[in-house]
Amino acid sequence: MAATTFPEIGNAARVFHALSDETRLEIVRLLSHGERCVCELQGALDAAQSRLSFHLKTLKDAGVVSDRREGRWVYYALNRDALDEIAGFAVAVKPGKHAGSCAQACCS
Amino acid sequence: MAATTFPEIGNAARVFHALSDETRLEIVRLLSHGERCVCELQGALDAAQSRLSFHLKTLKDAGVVSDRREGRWVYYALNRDALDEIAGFAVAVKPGKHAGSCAQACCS
DNA sequence: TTGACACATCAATATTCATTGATATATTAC
DNA sequence: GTAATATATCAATGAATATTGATGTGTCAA
Repeated sequence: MAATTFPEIGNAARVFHALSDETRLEIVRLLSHGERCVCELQGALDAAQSRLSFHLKTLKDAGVVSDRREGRWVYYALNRDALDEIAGFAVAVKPGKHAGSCAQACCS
Repeated sequence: MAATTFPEIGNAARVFHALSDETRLEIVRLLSHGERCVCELQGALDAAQSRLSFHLKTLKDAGVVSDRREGRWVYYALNRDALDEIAGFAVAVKPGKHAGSCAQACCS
């Protein structure tokens, strides 16, 4: 069964996984106000530096954020595409979207 | 650490976690066409019954699906509220939403 | 060039999660 | 009643993940 109409499931799973942790959601929330460097996030979240770095890497690998070095600092920002993918998923899956057109008998 | 303005972060994390697995996303995709009983999903996904049951429980605990018994069968269906929460999150977090109003100096 | 700062990475540990196979429960048919 | 079907739950195992503390790397300033 091909998943043609769907945003690639593997990628969606990766994005959702990145958002499945409270620390990372807090990071996303902070970044929704604009880009931030790691030390700012560190102050706001009261989290150990290596811990934060780990979560930022997770978010970055999933494409949820991007980073940009400026001198000594690295600034992280939300990636609009990933957020669009999430919203698109929610819409594609909304019940009623296909309603009527594809009822299926149960297996016995 | 107060997360006042956001859709409760803990709940969002739970929903995202439920969607962070490919098997569960396939289930969601199938349910987007309408409610299905477990055995139907089993056939479509070629997954062991206990495995499917585990994933369905995960989805249900997160509020992504609801179930309904009918005789011998249990039918699962998508829960619109959870999908709305996801879409709402994507919107609330969209960069530019707060732009300008809340720049912050870096930590040093 | 030395030292301080911002950040990433690594190694070790603990925790959480997914999968499997076995068993339990409920419903229906005979 | 017994047997068969649909589903849930449990126990054991292995894999993936998060956290911590230590160390490495690049950048800047004195």
